[in-house]
Amino acid sequence: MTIGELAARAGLATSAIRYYEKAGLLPAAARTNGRRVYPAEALNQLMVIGFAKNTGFTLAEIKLLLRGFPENTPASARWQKLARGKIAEMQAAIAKAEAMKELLQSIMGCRCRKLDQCAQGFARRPELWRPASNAGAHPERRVIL
Amino acid sequence: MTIGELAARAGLATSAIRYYEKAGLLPAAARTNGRRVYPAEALNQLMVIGFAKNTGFTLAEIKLLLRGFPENTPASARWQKLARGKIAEMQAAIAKAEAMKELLQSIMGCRCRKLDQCAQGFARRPELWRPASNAGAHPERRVIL
DNA sequence: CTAGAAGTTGAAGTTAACTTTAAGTCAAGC
DNA sequence: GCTTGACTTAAAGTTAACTTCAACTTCTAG
Repeated sequence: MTIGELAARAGLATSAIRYYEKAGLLPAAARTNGRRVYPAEALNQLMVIGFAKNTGFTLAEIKLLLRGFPENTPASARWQKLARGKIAEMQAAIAKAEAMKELLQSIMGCRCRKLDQCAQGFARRPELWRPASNAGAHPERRVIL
Repeated sequence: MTIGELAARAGLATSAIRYYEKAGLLPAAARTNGRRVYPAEALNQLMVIGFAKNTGFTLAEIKLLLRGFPENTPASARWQKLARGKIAEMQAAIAKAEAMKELLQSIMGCRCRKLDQCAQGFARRPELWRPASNAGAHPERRVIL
């Protein structure tokens, strides 16, 4: 299979596959005259990667799933070790999103004429406007949706 | 108020305040000998920005909230216009996170020995592993948590 | 045989929201 | 008078997950 065929079957761009290889998620493909040639097995690996991505794993975490255990570690054990924390992350994300939604619904009932007046209302509740504990650096990396 | 005092009161870094000014979220502060001097009003603006950030607005959206309406548009109307869509985004994020959590729980029950076997199971369900519609470019921007 | 499609590599670009750094100005305390 | 701390600007760095570009090489179809 060429990289183009593999990409089409996986629903990815060829550049993504090359990127995964360089990132160590995929084993370096065999080359024929310099071009990558893939065995059918490669699609399986991309399906696992795709599933993990869809369930919120970062590429770094997926690399752990794939190569962060002793060679003979069963797949079930790998998933259990990693999915556990990810489920907790999801619950936290759900709770946070619900809290944000409630705040949004409450601000929808605002009757202020100037935003300055809203601020007056916020003044006594720093938790409403202070950076939510995490803020500080580059954009928060937890991505959903 | 100096930029340092304002930053302390708002719980921000001074660099963030300068960044907001350059981004047009804050009006350019008056200068005395080149240094920024802020009126008390400035803290109110930072509280509004902080609240909006905490409810999931990007800086671009906050700029809309602040300067994307005719000068005399009441705050209440601004919030209603913008919070409506954001609430929908939150609901979508919640639904997505819940779906991901369920997938994670199901994979926790996996009994496969090799990840390759998991892939076999995925094979007939492309929706499990195909990039979730959105995938393609740079990291998805919707940030929660 | 030759054009055009597809592949190769390495480097640079993309986004968001800031931070960090460099190089210099200004102010306050001792 | 001098050190120290706060401030200024512009430019570059950060992160993730790729994409895009440049400059070539190699298949494939006609």
